[in-house]
Amino acid sequence: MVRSKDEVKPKVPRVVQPRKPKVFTNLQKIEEAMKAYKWWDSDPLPDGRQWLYLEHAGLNFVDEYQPHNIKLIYNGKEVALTPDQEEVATFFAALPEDGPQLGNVETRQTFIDNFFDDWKELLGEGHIVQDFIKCDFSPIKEYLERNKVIKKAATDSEKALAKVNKENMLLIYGFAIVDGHLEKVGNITAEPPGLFRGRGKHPKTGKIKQRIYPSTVNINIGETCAAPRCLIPGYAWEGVQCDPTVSWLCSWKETILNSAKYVQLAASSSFKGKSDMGKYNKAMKLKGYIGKIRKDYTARLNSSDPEVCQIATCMWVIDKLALRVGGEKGEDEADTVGCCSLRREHLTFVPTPDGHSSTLHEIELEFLGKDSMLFKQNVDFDRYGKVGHQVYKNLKSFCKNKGAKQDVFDLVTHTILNAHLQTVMPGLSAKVFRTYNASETLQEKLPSTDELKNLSVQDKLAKYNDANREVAILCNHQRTVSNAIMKGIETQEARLKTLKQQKNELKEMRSLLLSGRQDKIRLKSNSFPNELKALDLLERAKEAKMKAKTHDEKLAVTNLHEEGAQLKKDVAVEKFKVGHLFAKTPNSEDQIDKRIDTWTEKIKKMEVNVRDRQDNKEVSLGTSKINYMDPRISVAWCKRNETPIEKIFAKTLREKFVWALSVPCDWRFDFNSLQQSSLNSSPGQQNGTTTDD
DNA sequence: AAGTGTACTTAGGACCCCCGCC
DNA sequence: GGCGGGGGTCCTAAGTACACTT
Repeated sequence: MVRSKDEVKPKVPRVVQPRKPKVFTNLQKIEEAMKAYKWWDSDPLPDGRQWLYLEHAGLNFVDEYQPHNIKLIYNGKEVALTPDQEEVATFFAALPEDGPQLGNVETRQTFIDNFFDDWKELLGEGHIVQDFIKCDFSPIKEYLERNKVIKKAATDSEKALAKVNKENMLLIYGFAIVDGHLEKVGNITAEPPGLFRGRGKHPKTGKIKQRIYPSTVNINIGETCAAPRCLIPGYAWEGVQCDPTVSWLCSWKETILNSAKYVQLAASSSFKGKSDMGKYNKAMKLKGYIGKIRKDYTARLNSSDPEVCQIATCMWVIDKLALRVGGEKGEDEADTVGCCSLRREHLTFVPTPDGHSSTLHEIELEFLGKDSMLFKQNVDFDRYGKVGHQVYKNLKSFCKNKGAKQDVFDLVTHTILNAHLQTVMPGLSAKVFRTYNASETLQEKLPSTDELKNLSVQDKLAKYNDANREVAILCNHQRTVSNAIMKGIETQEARLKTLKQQKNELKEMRSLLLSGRQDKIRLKSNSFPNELKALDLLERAKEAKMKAKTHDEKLAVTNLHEEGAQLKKDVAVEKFKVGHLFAKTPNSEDQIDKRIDTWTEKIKKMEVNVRDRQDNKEVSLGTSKINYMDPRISVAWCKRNETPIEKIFAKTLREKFVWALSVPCDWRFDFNSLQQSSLNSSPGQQNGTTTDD
């Protein structure tokens, strides 16, 4: 079939193959079918009822522990452990030395003490193991490490099998029937045993979290439904009940704080959707009241009744600084605070440079909030005018003659505050202020259609993220900078430095050329001896992966691949270092200038990149997007500005916010929209929360 | 205390960019 | 010049701890 060069290839019309119909998995079929249900267009349930009919499959339990029989070394000698003891030892061995539990000097000892106390109890009296210091977990660590490496080398078919198993599990447990509709279940597996990873200085961090058995599980199900079968041999449910006023499917006892955990429907379900919609409508309602509320609490800031004055000041703090209410906490919880539980020690009155504090109205607020996240902010009360000065004065007087550990708002608890808020607006509680302020901030900070006129989608998204970031900062949503991110930024900075040096060298090259000493110009050598070696290693790893069946073979595959990948990285670094050099001596100034321009561009781009990453590394945008900003603001903004909503809400968020996706492009977060929506629909549809007055 | 909403960390997947190959 | 693979980075989704409200 050799065709001569000059033979013209005839234009044959392309054969259009009939497209094969897309084959859905059972899981996909169910998910497609579920889209038909638009709960926000359906009739509301009787008051206080979450459901009339509820049927589900209970929950999935993690498999029993499979012992590996790797010995612990104690005081230099091997120690045999029972499966139960070995399991807990393995939990500990799995913790990274530099992780948030063991890598933090503030919490390391508590974690170890709690773990060791619980473990010793399991080991029993008179056991050889008595001293944590003499325990050597390294054989178990090595075993776990080895397993990880083997898992990395899993073949495609092994991965596919795991996926199928997971999907089958979802088909069994993943869906409930609620009032004639399929609904997705949020968490289908009982939490596996492990070591409790309490955040911050949690007094119970490191304690053993026991395995859950059906005997501590309660089932909530419709009156006419059969209870799900308990599939663990020898066990029965603790109880089966029918309580249609609650939304949970199963509950079990958690062994650390002895509280309850629940199986609930997923975020995309009608239960969660209804309450989410109700939450945002309530925040819109607050927007209608906020003028009056602010006027009222401002007037009360001067009250001679100390309780009234404290409540008013609390309201200002919650409204303007977006603090949480701050409930009381128990002895066996981490010491974290919110507004009502702020102590004298969390406030520092910043003195003026000359030592007179009367002219400066600044307070440094520093405390650990929810999840032990640091809140540290200098509040400049001058910014808030006369009201600010009054709040400053109040705070100063509340702190007067108080010890470090005493409450600033000693006359206000979260219960008192919320009771007061109820009287101000029906259904109002402290957390509504955060929702309202977050949503309002987003709406205010999103640029108008005029401002976005000539921008690309990418630039519009950047503007959206800027507004999102302001909300996240307002709510103090943080993330800890992981070692990986830290390292990433450092390498970027190093690369930036290299680029700058290279630009300097290019300039030197030009002067060498101009002064006729071009023979002095350093040239690029194209020999990277390791390059071929790296490619060879990777090629061999690829071949071996196909054949690898035993653990040892898989181990070897991963090692080979990693060796090759590392070598390849090293070569890339070497290449980057000489990226600016010429292969042949340049003979014109122009040639060098061109390259200098390229490098200037590269440097500029990377500087922006590094700065962005530095600025964002500690801010978490997700929490406000998921929980605080009314999704309808984002949807309407996207529609007005021809930005695909997919770029802002990923799949699960679009599912969670289905009820919001159909708002018109001129929708606004304000009191009027609320009245509109209750005019267009029957009362009670907003989950009762906005129509209960 | 019970029940539900909010918050973080982390594993893994999607996406993007670069490079080599055709 | 287009395409595909690989690697790095960013983002998503899952998991579960923590807080608020009633």
